[in-house]
Amino acid sequence: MQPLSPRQREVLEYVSKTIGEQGIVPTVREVARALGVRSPATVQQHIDSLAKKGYLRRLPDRMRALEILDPAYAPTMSDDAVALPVVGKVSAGPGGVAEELIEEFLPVPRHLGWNEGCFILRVRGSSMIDAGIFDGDMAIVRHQGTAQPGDIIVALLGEEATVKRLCVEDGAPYLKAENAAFAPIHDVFSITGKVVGLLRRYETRDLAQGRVS
Amino acid sequence: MQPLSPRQREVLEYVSKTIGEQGIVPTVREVARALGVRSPATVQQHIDSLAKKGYLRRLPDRMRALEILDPAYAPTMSDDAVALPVVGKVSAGPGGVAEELIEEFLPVPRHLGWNEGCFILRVRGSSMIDAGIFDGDMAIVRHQGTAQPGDIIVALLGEEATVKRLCVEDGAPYLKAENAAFAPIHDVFSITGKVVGLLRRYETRDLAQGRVS
DNA sequence: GCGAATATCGAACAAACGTATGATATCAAC
DNA sequence: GTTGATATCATACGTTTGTTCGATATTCGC
Repeated sequence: MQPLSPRQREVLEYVSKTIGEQGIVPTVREVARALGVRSPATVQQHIDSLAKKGYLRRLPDRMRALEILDPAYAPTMSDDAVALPVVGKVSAGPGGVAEELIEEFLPVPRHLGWNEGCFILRVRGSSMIDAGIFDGDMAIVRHQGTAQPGDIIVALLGEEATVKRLCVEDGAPYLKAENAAFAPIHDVFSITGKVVGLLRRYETRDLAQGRVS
Repeated sequence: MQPLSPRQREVLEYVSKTIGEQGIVPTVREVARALGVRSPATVQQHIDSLAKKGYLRRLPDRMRALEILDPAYAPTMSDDAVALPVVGKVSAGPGGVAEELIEEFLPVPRHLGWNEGCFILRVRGSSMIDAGIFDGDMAIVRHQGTAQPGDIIVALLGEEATVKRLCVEDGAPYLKAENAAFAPIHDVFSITGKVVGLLRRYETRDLAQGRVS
């Protein structure tokens, strides 16, 4: 995806925000007013650029007819939902989660405390089964560098990210698995985020046989 | 909420569908064309009725400016999300879940198999902790009257709904809790639905003290 | 220094659109 | 049998809105 100029991003974000808050696509004049611009042609040109770069689509001969194509900017209906990126791996980069690793976006209820600062991590392994987190579950993680003892966190051990419970012994933090078969980890780690939610999907076999009513 | 005439419901559903699919509010003429009506005034009058009954709101002097107020008809952004009702209790009514018991609507990803035929049930008790379902979790339930042995289901025992695993012994179905402290239930029951997903929220205390980096 | 991309302006046109008017027909309730 | 809600029509007005045109200024790489 081609990069956006700051002004183009402002336009795209305003369009997305308006759709999310009001459910209505803004007109070029509304965008112009919001950005402190006096000519509709200015916004028109920005929208042209955004369309050429593939961020949105224009449905011709119709008013308020813009469709945002980039899922990263796709608005959520009302204030109820946020689209959170599902990452397969968490990178050690300083700015947080690398965008290239994003597999898809999933909408989740925002007012459960799950907002733009969160991402979804697919949990691998059974080290947390006693905490009710199974292999394949999707953890909703708030991105933060610190946490409190007792929190379930995403910790970065070298290159690898794991979900564990944060504990403290004699002032020294360590990671505890919620599974008797796993030993506590006293290695050096850094905190990527805190687990604030969980999404689980039960397999949907659709066999008609052996049904019980 | 005042009842809708069939035609009024058609208008409301078309508006909702268009917003969900295209992200754009339809014009009165578009609605008219879709319903096979030749005058914009006809649709205009239906929208007036819908607004008077409180199902939607009109933002004056703006085009394509309708806002759907009734959450039952509120569209979901794109095909990604469905708003599922959260029910506190499951009633024994024949038609399914009674609407008066709906507490709120939560958006969930549709392409995980969670669609309009599902609802969300707040799980009470710890009878399923070994299956990773804790007290306070929200089970996503597909409404269906039958299930397969091994499925986790919502069963109706008299007036009360419980989440248990469906088992069969010598051709006779019974309910099994996933917790050693609970005994199997051999009473008569009916199946309300199958648990196809889980939503959990971890408490979000925001104490600055005792933080570990 | 010179295109190319970015960013802006004011003015103007045609199409799309919300809204109003006035009229007709059906159906249920009182 | 009249009243009210529902459902429809055709036409028309005024405004909102997308879009185009011509023009200017800035920044950046070459």
